[in-house]
Amino acid sequence: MVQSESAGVKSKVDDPVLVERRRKQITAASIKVFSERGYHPATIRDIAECAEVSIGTIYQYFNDKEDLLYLAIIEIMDSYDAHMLAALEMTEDPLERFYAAVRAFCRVNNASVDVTVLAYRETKSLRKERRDVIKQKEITTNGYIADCVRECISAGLFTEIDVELFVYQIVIFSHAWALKAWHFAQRMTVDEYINRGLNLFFMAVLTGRGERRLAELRRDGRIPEGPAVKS
Amino acid sequence: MVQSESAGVKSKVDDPVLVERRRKQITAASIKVFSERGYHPATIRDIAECAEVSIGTIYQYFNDKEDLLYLAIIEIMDSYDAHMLAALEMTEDPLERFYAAVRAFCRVNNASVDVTVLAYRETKSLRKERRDVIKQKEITTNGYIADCVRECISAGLFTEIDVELFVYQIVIFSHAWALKAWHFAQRMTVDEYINRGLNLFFMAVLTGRGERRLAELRRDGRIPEGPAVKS
Amino acid sequence: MVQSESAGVKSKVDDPVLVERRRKQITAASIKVFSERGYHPATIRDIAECAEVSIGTIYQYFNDKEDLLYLAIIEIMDSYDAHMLAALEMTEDPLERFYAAVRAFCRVNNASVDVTVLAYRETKSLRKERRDVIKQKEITTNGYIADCVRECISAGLFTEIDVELFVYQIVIFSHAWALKAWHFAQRMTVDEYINRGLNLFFMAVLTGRGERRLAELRRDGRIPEGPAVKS
Amino acid sequence: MVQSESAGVKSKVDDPVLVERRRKQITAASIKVFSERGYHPATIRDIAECAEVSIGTIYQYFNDKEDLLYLAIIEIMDSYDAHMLAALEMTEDPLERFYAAVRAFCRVNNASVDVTVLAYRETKSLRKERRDVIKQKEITTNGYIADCVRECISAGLFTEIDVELFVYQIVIFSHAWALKAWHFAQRMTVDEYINRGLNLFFMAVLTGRGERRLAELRRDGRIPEGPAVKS
DNA sequence: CATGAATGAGGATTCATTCAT
DNA sequence: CATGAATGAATCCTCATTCAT
Repeated sequence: MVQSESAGVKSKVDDPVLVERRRKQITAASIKVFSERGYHPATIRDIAECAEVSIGTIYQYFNDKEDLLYLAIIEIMDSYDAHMLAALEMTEDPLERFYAAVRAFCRVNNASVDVTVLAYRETKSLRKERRDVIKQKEITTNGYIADCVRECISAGLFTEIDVELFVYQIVIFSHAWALKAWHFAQRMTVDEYINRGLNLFFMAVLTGRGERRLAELRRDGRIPEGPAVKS
Repeated sequence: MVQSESAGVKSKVDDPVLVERRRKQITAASIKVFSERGYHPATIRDIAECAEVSIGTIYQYFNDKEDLLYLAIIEIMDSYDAHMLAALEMTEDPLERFYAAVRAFCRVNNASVDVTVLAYRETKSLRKERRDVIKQKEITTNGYIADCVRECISAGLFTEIDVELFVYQIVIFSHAWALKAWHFAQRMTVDEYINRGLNLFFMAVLTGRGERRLAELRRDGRIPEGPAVKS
Repeated sequence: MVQSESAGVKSKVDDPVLVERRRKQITAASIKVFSERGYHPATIRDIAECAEVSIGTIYQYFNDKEDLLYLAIIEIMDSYDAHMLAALEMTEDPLERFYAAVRAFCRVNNASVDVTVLAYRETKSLRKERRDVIKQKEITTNGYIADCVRECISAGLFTEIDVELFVYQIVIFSHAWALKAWHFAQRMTVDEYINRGLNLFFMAVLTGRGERRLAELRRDGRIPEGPAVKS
Repeated sequence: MVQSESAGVKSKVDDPVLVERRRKQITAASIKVFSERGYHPATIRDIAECAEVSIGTIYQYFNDKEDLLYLAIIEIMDSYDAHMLAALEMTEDPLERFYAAVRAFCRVNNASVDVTVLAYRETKSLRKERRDVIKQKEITTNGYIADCVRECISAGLFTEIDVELFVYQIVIFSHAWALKAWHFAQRMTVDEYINRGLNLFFMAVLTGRGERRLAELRRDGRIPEGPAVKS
C-alpha cells in the first residue's frame, strides 16, 4: 500500500515523477494557505482548492495535515538555503561574501514575510522528531554565515569575535525584518535595513584592515554606502 | 447584563475584586496551557482544569477563547514591562541602566521561555485591533531601552549611532534567547549570553569615555566581566 | 420547604402578599420577554433583568422556566377574559352584547399582538396537563360569545345557526387579527377590521328582525356603520 | 467551495441530483422532528437519526439549523399550494372550484395537523428576510381562493362582498381545523367541518342565483348536503 | 489514480438551575 | 428573603480523514 516516501512522508502513489509533481503543487498551496491563515485555522479543503486538486488527492500524497506543514516548512527552509548558496557563489571575497549572505537572507525573508513567519510560528506544531529536522536545516544554513565570518577573521578583516553568538545575532537580525515587518516595513526598505543594520555590526567587528577593505568595496560599489547616522 | 470590563474584555460578574481575582487565576492558567500546547490545540476544558474552575466560570469572566489569549498576552507584556521598570530604578548611571534593562529583559524571557514564545507565536491569532494594542505595549517597553541608549549618547558614552535600529537589535537579541532557547540553553546560561552578546554591542557603540566607564563598572563588579573571546 | 402555591405553581416563599406581588412583577416581565424573543430563545437572565430582580429571586417564586411560561399564558388568558366580561357588562341588548364581545376580543388582541401570538405559539411548549388548563380557559372565554349568540337566537335576531361552529369562526376571526397582523395592520385599523368582518357574519346569520335591530343600533351610533362593500 | 444552492440555501455538495435527493430526505426528517418536538427543542442529532444520515451529512447540505426549518416550511407551503392547484384543475364551475379549493386546503391541513401548526408556530423563528418569502408564498396560495371568489361574483353567484377579508376568513377557517384540532377532531370529521363551516359562509354571500346553483350541485352530489342546523 | 460524499469525534459556547452568603 | 457566582450537561457546528466509485 505504502509505496513511496521522501523526507519521511509516505505516499500512496507509485510513480515518483507524479509524486514529485503533485507534492510540489500541493506544498506550494500549503505554504500559501498556512501563511495566510495559520496552520490550525487552515483547512484541508482550503489547501485542496488553492492547489486545484481534490481533498482525496491530497491524502494520496500526504498522510495527514502535519505532513503538509512539515513539507511546507522543509520547502521554505530549502528555498532559503538555496538563495543563500546562490548568493555566495557570486564572489570569492570574504567580506563581500559575508555581505552577500546577509543580504540574500534578508531579501528572501522580505520577499515572503508571511512565509518566514509561518516557519517561525508553526515549527512548534510539528512533532519533536520533525522539529529537530527543521532545526538541523537551520543550523546548516546558519553555517554558511559562520563560514563567511570565519573567513573574514582568517583574512584579518574581523577581530577575534565570538563567532557562534555573532552569527546568531546576524541571523536574528535577518529574521527580525520579517518578524517585525509591521514596524520596519513602513519606515525603510529592506536594503536600507540591511545597510543600517550591518553598519552597527561592522563597527563592532571590523579590524583596521577590515575597515579599509570595506571602504574599497564601497568605493567600487560592491557594497552600498552605510547610512548617515541618525540619532 | 454586562457589568464590568477591563482592557475591553467584559465580564458577567459584578464584584470587581472577584473579577480581578478570577481573571488573574484564569489568565495564569491560560498562559500555562497556551504556552504548553499552543492557542488552537488548547481547549477551554484544559484551561478550566488547570485553573481549577468550571468551564462555565471561565465564560463568566471572558467572552470567548480569544479573550483568554488576549488577556494572557497583555499580562505577559505587562509583566515584562514591570520587570524592566523595576530594574531601571536600581541605578542612575546611564551605562548601568542600559545594562540593567537588557539583563532584565533577557532574564524575564529566560524565566518563561514558553511564555515569551507564546506571545510571539500567537499574537497573530488576535484580531487586528487587539494585535495593535499589543504592538503598542511592545513599543512602550522598547522605549525604555531607547531612553537608556539616548542617555548614554548624551553622556558621551555611546557614539552617535542609529538609535532606532540599535534598540531593535537589542530587543531582538533579548527575545532570541527565548526563541532559540533550544540552541542556546544547552550551551550557556542567560547571564553568559548577556555578557557575550552585549560585548559585541559595546564594541560597536562605546566611545573612548564609554569604554573607560565600562571598565570602571566592571572593576566595581557592577557589570560582569566580558567573556574571553572564543572563535 | 415548599410553602405556597397558586395555579399549581409552588413558591418557596411564605408571605402570600409578597408572593402575589413578586409573581405579578415577574410574570409581567415574562410576558414581555417571551413575546419579544420567544419562549426558548429567551433566557431567565433576560427576564430577571426585565423584572429588575435577581435570577435567584425568580427561583424563589417559580420552580422552572416552564412555570414562567405557564403563569404568563394564564395571565394573558385571564386578562382577555376580564376584558370581555367588562365589555359585556356595558349593555343588556343581545345584539349589542354580541358586538361588544367581539370588539373587546379583537381590541385586546390588537393591543398586544405579540402577546396573543405568544399564547398561540407557545402553549404547545407546556406539558399536556397545563395545556389542558389553558384550553379550558379558552373554552370559558368562548362561552361568553356562545351565550351572546344563543341570546340573539332566542331573541329572534339570529337564525337557528350552528352555534358551536359559528362561535369558533368568530373567535378565530378575532385571533386572526393578531396572527396575521403583518397583513392586516397595514391595510386597516382594528375597528375597520371588526366592522368589515362582522358585516359578513351578520349577512349570514341575521333574521329580518335582526336586520332591523342592527339598523336601529347603527342609527343610534351604538354599532358603527358597516363598510361600503369593496370587491 | 460553495457549489450549489436552492432557495438561497447553499450546499457543499456538487451533484444536483444528489443534493435534491438528500435535501428531500433531510427535509422530510426535519418536518417530522420539528413537528413533533418544536424547532428549538429538536436537535440536529434527532433529525440526523430520523433521516438516517450522519450529523456531518446534514451540514453538507444545509448551513445551519435555521436552513432546515426554512426548507421545511417552504416544502410545507409548496405542498399545500400543489394540493390546491390539483384540486382546482378538476372542474371549471366557479362554485365547485371555490368549494374544491376550500376542501383541498382543509384536507391537507387535516392530513398533517402538526405540520401545519409547525408552519404557524415557527415561521417567527426565521430571520425576517426568509419570513417574508414564506409570507409571499402564503399570499400566492390565498390568491387561488381569491380568484375563485371573484369568479363566483362575476358569475353572479356571490354578492358583491369584501373579497379581501372574505378570503382571509376562509383561509383562517381552514387553518383553524389544524390550530384547534384538539377541539374539533373529537367532535367531527374534516368533511363535516367543511360542510358545516361553509354553510355559514354560503348564507352570507350567495345570491339567489348562487343558492339555486348550490342546490343543483348538491342534488348532483358534487357538493355534499349542508348539515342540519344545530344550536 | 482521482474524486468528493460521508462520517463522527471533538470543541466552543450557552443557560437553566443551585446554593452559599 | 434576596442575591448572583458557580456549575456542567447539552447543543451546534467544524473538519480531518476514509473509502466507495
